[in-house]
Order: sequence, then structure tokens, then C-alpha cells
Amino acid sequence: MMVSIKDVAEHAGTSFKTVSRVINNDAGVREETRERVQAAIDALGYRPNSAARMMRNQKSGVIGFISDEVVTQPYAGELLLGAQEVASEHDKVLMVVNIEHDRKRQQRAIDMLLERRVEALVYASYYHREIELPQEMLQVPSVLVNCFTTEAVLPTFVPDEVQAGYDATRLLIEQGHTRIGMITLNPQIVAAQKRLEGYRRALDEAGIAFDAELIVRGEPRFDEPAESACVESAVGSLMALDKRPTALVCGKDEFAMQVYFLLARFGLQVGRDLAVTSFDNQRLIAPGLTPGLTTMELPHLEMGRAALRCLFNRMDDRSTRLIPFSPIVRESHRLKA
Amino acid sequence: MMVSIKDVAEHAGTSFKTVSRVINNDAGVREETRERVQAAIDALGYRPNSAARMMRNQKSGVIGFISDEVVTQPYAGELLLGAQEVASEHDKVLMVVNIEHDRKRQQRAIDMLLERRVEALVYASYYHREIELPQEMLQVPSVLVNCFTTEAVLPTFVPDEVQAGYDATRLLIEQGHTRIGMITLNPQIVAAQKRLEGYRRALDEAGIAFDAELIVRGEPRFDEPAESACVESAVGSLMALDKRPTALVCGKDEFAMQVYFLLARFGLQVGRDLAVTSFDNQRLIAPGLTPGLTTMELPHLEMGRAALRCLFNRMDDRSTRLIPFSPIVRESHRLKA
DNA sequence: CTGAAAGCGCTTACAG
DNA sequence: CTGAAAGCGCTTACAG
Repeated sequence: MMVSIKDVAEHAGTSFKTVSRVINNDAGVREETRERVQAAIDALGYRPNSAARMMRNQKSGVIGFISDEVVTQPYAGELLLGAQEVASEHDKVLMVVNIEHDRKRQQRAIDMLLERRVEALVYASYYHREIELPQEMLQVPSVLVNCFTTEAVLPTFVPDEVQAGYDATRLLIEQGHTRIGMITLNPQIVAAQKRLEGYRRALDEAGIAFDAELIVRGEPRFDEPAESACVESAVGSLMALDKRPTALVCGKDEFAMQVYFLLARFGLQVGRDLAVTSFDNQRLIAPGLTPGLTTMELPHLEMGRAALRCLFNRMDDRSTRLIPFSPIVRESHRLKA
Repeated sequence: MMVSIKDVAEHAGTSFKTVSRVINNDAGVREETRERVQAAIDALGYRPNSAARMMRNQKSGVIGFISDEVVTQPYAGELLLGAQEVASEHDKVLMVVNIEHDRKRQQRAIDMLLERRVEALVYASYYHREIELPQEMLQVPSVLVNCFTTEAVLPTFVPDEVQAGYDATRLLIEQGHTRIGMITLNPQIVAAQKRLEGYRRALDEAGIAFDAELIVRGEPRFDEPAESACVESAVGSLMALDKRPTALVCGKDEFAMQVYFLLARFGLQVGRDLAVTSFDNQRLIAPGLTPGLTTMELPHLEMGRAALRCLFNRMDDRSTRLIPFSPIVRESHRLKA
């Protein structure tokens, strides 16, 4: 049995209402009384029961954070961190549930959150993709992070893939390259499509003709068998071209890492013979490569923050906000003699 | 105003007590009545208020998960996942709070959890280390994961570093190597010390003399300036030895990645001239290297699970459980002609 | 400045 | 099989 407001009152020799006043810092308690109550609180180790408060106040102080694997994805957890930061500024806590693709467990998780009377809901995906919206999300203020629905019904925060593709390409164009290859992600995912769009835009703008031969795939489609040699053959086909590229945009840092290795087979080196940019800024990889990898960092932290701010500002429009990547400029985009 | 049990009762034409029986699946409700109530529940979209239940039942159904950055560390988030899995089997949910090194915010977080009447507490660190125990943890059943206190006061789950060091070394000894180097982590952290201990044990057992020259440091101590060239000079000093090592245990996969590159400077290749094992099994790195990196996977998922199981089994002894790493055997530990 | 009453939405224990 | 009462630990609104 936990100690309650009544126990404190008895110990302090006041009514329990006075204790309530003290713990809520209400005005109108004599200093001497306040001290006496505080002493009783300390002596008994009293802590207000938030369930009781919640019931009277009709609000829970919790925001539900629904994620598909966000926490286990390297650095995607920063989404959570950014959200947590803003939530706690507003004295709210996050209740995080991980939903797998199991429909039943997803339903259970959402029911649980709603029964706990979450004041708002965040749906965060570990990679930028379209989702099927759990309809219950419309019952409370909600936002989408790193994911979206076909029809925009909620405020949506996604990374600005097109701009990132543009920037990653532009960095190479500015170094004078005109023959720029690209190793793309699975073409079925949004990031692959939009970054390619940015790449083309940068080329267009610079008056460089698009050459489809320079676009190769670094990973299989969902419907293809996973094969580990995908980047290998991608690089192979670029190197087999009559006119090899002098620069390369990699779909993710893991591709870039492999490119560093694979180039050696052709007697080439990143940073000497081939300029490289990439996406993600995986801290495990990008700074440890030589030369350091120039790469576009996904704005996880900022998306998490922006989404929660939106929730608190009650901007419940249905617009999609594009959050910019941060270019992390190291050396790989620049060739040294 | 949310719909309550009374609204449902009115809609169904019963007392609210009967509604309570239906939502709790209590025996002794006529089928016809149950259906009528269920229809009212569906029609009104009623959801039981967990705060009210909590108050009557005197338990919250939540377990507090205190972490220092667990979610943002690649794959350490699996700690959380394992914990979540077991918790939900027992119909409990996790409330995750991230505590930074700010004393005040830590206190706030713990207070919040206790006010929410968490039934138990988990403290999880993102790397294996000693912590200062928040004294409040002794007020509820608690466990430590991936961290420990000087004096054992709580059940503690940590990775079996010595065994991992032993296994990583043993894999190389079994390939016939007798000159085995080691690139260690910061010697001030537990993992570095214990893995070295395992390394020495494996050598001893095989009758190989320990040679201090073969032990080099891949990262700076806490009190030294961070320098990026640490692995580089470590490899350099090994290669400068009269009798170079033929095999190498790397303190983490990031070191291994750099070793693959650095060796090229000496005209050497991992898997041909040098056998390599490592620790972590970072999925971003280990499978993408050529040859694939043989590495000891940290048992994050299993630690999370084991800790929660312990909580539910009320095994509140103070013993320390060592959770084994999983050897992920690829090709790098084996030399090919 | 302090207190007694009512009620938040449920469940437990007891009647009928 | 169904219901009326009491109470979980607080806060709100009103008296004194």
C-alpha cells in the first residue's frame, strides 16, 4: 500500500486538501503550514499518484509514439530522441510501442495507447515510405514522421529527398565533373526515386545530358532475391563503360564503403580517381573511411522535433513538410592529385 | 468528454456494473445481455479508461525503462526490443526514458516513473560500464542491463566479455596462428579489459607466450584528445614489428573496417595475408566487407529478454548473469591462398 | 488561510 | 444473473 495524501495529512495534522495545495504549489497556504506538510511528505516518502491526478484532470500527459523498428535502426532512434526532447519541454512523456507487421499486435498496441488516453499520436517509420494509416489515429491529434499516406490527412514530416539528391550531385558538378554515376537504392522506395529526381535536376541545371548507362542499382527490388554482390556488379558495369564516370553518387554509405574496396580491383582510388558523395552519414562508416566520406545526413533528430512542435502548436493542417538533409562535407567529393 | 461505462450502460439499458462485467469478461452475464452491451460499446466507440482501472487495481501495468542513449546507439536498441517482447507477453508496457548525464533531468525522469507507479525498473546502458545507481531503484523490483554497480545490489545482466575475447582468439588459434595481434578499445572500459583477459586465457591454454608488443590501442583513453588516426598508428606499429602478426583480433568492427583499408598500404589483404576477427557484428559493416568479417555479436536482444524474465520470475537475488556473445562466422578468420 | 463535499471512471465485495 | 454501495487518490468549486 503506497502512502497517500491522507497519510500525509494525518502526519502533518492538516486536512488532506491542504496537502493537495502544497504539492500543487497553490497560493494561499501559510508558510508554517507548508513547511509542516513538506516535512511530512519527506518523512513518508510520499509521491502523488499520477493515475488519480489523471482521472480528475482528464488528461494523461502521455503522447503515443508508434514506430516500426525505429529504435533498432542505426541512428533512426534519433527520431525518438528529438520527439522526446520536445515532449519533455511540454511536460509530456512518450509511450513508445513497436509495431511489427502483425496486424493483430498492431491493433493491441493502438488500443492500449488509446485506453491510456494518449493526448496525441506520432507514427514514425524507420525508412521513408508510404504507410496504411491506422484509422484510430484520427481520433486524437496525430502526425506522421518519415512516412506518409496516399491522401494527405495528417501533418506529415519527411526528409527532402529531392533536394538531397540535388545537393549530393551538385557537390560533384561544382568540382567540374560532368560524367557522374549513381548507385541507387531499391527503385521501389521513395528515397531512390526522389534522389534520382534531384540528380537529374542538378544535371539539367548544369546543362549536362542525362545518360541512363550511368545509373546502376546497388540493391535488389523487394520482389527479387537478396544478393550480396549487387554493388559489386553495379560498380563492375560502370567500370566497363567506354567512358567511365569520374564521380559517383552512392545511395547509402554502405554502398560507398563497398565502392572504396571495389575500386581497388581496377587500380583506382576514391579521392584520387573517383569523387564520391553519399547519403546517411552513418557514424560507424563515414568518418572511418579514407578519404572521409562526404555524405548527406538524414534529418532524424529534426524531424522528431518538428513533428512534436507541430502537435503542440495544434497546426493540424494536412500539409507535408520537407525537412532538409545536412551535407556533411569531408574529402571524398574532391579529387586530389 | 470521453464516453464512460455509464454512457454505455444507459445506451444498453443495464446498470454500469453489468458493463464492467462484460468488458472484463466476467462469468455470469446472460448471453443476450452481453450482446446488447457489446453493441452499445461498439456503437459508442467506448474504451475503458486505464487510469481508472489502475486506481482501483492499484497497479499500473507499466515497467520503467531507463536508458542512457540506448535507442540512438546502432543495434543497442535491441536491448529495448528484447525487453518489450517479454513485457508484452506479460501484458505490461514499457515506459522509456532517456537520461542524459544531467543530474536534474535524471531525477525528474525517475520521479515521473515512480509517480506513475511503475511496477518495476530496468536500467540499461548503451555500453557495458559501471553506473552510479539511482537509489530510488531500490523502491521497486529492478534490474541492471549492460551495466553494473560496484557492490552488487540488483540482478545484473552483462555480456560475457571474457568468453567473447577467448572465442575470438580461439577461432584464430584453431587456424594455426600463434602470432596474434589485438587492437583494443579504450583500456579504461570493461570490454577492453575483459576481452584482453579472454585473449590471454586462450593463448595460455594453447601454450602460446603472451607478447605485449602485439597489443595496440585503437582508440584514445577518456582523458586523451580524440584522434582519428589511432587505428592507423596501431596497425602501423604492428607492421613495424620484426615478427609481424599473422592474425588480428579487432576491438570492434569499425577497427576491422579500417584494418581492411590500411593493410593495402603494406600490400597486404585481410583473408589472404592476415586473419581477422572482431566484435559487435555491426550489420552496416561486417557483411559488406570482403571477405565477410567474422565477429562476435553482442547479445543485446537476449540481455533485454533475460532481464525482463528475471523481473517476472521475481528472482531478486543480486547475482550477475553473463550473457554469451554469438560468434558470427564469415570468412575473415580464415586465410585463403 | 483552511476544510467538507462531490466526483473523475472504474472494481471489489456484498445483496437480492 | 443483475444491481446499489463504497472506495481507489486525487482536484474542483464552494463555504467558512
